[in-house]
Amino acid sequence: MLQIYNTLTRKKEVFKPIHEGEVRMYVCGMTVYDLCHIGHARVLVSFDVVTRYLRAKGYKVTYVRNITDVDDKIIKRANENGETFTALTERMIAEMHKDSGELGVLPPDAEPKATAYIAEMQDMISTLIEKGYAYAPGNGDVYYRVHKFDGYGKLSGKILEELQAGARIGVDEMKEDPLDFVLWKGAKEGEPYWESPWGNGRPGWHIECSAMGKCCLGETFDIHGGGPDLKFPHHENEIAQSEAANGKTFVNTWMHAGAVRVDNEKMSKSLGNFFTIREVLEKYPAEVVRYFLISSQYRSPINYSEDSLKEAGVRLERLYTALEGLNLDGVEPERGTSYEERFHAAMEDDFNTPEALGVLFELVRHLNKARKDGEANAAALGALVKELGGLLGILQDNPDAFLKSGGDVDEAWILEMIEKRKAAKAAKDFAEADRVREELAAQGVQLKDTREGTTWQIER
RNA sequence: GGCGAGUUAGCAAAGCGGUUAUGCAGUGGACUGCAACUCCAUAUAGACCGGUUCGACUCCGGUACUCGCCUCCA
Repeated sequence: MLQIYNTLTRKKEVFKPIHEGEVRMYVCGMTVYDLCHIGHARVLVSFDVVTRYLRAKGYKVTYVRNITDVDDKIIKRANENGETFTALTERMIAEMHKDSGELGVLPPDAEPKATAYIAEMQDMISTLIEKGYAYAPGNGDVYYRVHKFDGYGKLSGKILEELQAGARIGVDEMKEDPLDFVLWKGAKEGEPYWESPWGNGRPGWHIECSAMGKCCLGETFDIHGGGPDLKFPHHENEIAQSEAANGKTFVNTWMHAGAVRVDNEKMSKSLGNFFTIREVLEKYPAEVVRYFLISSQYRSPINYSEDSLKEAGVRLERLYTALEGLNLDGVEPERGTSYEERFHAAMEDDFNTPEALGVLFELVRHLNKARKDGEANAAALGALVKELGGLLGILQDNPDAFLKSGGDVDEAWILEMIEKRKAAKAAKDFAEADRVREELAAQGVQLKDTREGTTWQIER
């Protein structure tokens, strides 16, 4: 029985999709004006695990992850670069796809861009105006009348009166109330624009998700996810827009990933303390980065550090080492073990990946012991390790390839050295054998003697 | 100030009202020519103060501290 923590109700709930056997999920994606950082990676990987697991449970999942391809930051950056905003966004979308692919994130079923849904957004804005939830004061902007919507604050736990205190109205704005937010933004000189009943302009940020969610998944859908900082105001505003316009519950289950921190502070663009996925991938294998991201529960904050990445590498290495040399082709996974059962129990408890990994390590110890009793049972256990790892998006690489990766050493030379050591050992010249091993170790190559001979890997 | 989350062994990170989380690191041992891998054993926990209970890391209350949101941010 799958349970998911719902931000809206602040508790774990038994998950029950609207249509039996189907899950419709929308996750807020990227604003494409720069490279993705590790915080983005966490959202990508967390919801990738959710998708993989739901599919493994037999649900037909429709996963939509939008792209914000027009907004103030994009326009600003494009101007700084002296390029059109579309040139910038196209480039960044390609970079994002590259990064997410490296991290083993499966592509979503749909990836709608804001600029492709301008008409739908305008329709929704018109509806909101008709119903009295929005107004166009005549300066080219359209605003949402926050006080008109009863449920405002229900997701983030905000109280209107308290929000009021800090709210301000910008100089060019004509809001009735400081809390009102923009649905349509009149274009200034030189800015990209679309024609509209309220003048040339572009959509506000929040309306795109309301419009695209409706178009891609319907007026009410099962899961809406995103990063921790989107809870307010973004998701709160989405609820206000969609529920006012459609007159229906927007989303049943709201899921938010935890923040990625650096030195115990949130990693964010505004603090400037972020690491891009790109730069982290230069130092660590992508699967290690992914392992790091799933090594704590998706809602917990996670601290980015060299140490934690290093440890993720060592841990993943242990898992791969267990699979090393096993021929899993066509091998049916061992069924009926408590490991499999406990792994699923962990995942069904709000996608508890650290606990699931704990079970995987116990299974691996069992497998390592089973190897001594012959290949057959070990392979079946290995197939189970690989199957369960697949639900997390790890352990699908060739173990040998993983263990040998990350070094910059000529394999022919290594094999030559191994032969040299073998000869020295045969001649009982252990000093020479050790010298050869140390020479390899100096290059990061670690030798492992097995019954079948000597293998090697790159030391982490 | 308002709202929310958290504080677990050297480090990371889970579950659980009574019985080993798990991984890394440490210690002892097996294996090995010696190592590595692997296996076995083992020490080190539950911020603080109260309460409930036969029994609390786990439930309740309070205190301290940390973090997040309240402004663009995944």
